[in-house]
Amino acid sequence: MRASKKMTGSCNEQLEQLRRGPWTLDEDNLLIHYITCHGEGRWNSLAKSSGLKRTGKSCRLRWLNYLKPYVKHGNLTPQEQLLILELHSKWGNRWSKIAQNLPGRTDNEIKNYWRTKVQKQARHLKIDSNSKIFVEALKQFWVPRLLEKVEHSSPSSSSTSTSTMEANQKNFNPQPQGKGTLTENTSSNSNIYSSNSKRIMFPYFPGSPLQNNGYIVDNNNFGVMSFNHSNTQEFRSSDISTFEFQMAEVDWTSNDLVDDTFWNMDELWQFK
DNA sequence: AAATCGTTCAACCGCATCCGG
DNA sequence: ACCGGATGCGGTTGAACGATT
Repeated sequence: MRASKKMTGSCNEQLEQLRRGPWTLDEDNLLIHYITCHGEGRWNSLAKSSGLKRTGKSCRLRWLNYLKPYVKHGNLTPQEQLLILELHSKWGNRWSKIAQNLPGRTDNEIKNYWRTKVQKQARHLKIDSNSKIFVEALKQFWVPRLLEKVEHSSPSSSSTSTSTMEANQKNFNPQPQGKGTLTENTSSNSNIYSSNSKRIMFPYFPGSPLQNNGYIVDNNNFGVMSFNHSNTQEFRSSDISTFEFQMAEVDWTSNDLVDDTFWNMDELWQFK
């Protein structure tokens, strides 16, 4: 393994006893039992005292990313994905900071999501995931689609904008379809949280209609609580309005629509 | 059925920062 | 102020697994 190659002499002997790689059930149980009795922290001494043949770092990582109570496993919800996009726009690759705003999710999981899902799209398009054009693509397609998923999964969605979704399903329109789902943001506070609800902002997209809009989601599980139709605005294409985006073979029944569908943006190239 | 390829994600590494002595 | 150990963070790796050939 990588570490042992670098080790020599007695240090090597000592560390060769250390286990690496995937954790076994017994190791997990041992770690859980030890932390239950003694608490977490002081990872190096914990690693020695517990009898685990692991480094303190390894114990810490296993606990924080997997074993700790309330750590969520499984796919990120559309609400969580939206939050990641928004927070990444503000903070960049500050995975830990982003994770602090997604209860139960770890920095590692969010980082993996970004690399495997978001950057995958960028790679497919052969553009830099940090480039303006990719950010615009996110704005034009990903966010509206996530919003639709949020809306679709909402208990209150049936009476809000079903017609919009049906229109999309029958005849995809390259212009984003988030019509009627946003409430005007009147807050200038950069904190996305309010006392009784979360209003998620989209500073991600300068000049976009999303910039000064937010939507309200449930505090506990990110479920959409309400939409305000009295002050809705249609999405408008902004500075890339001349682009004729087209989705490639969209399967509207797929649960993984947003995750796995690539965008066909060949026509972007003539503007690059 | 076997080989190859692509994707995912748990785990590791190096470096930065924090903190107590 | 300095030092050394502990902890946190972000980038990277590689085993496992599913999809494709």
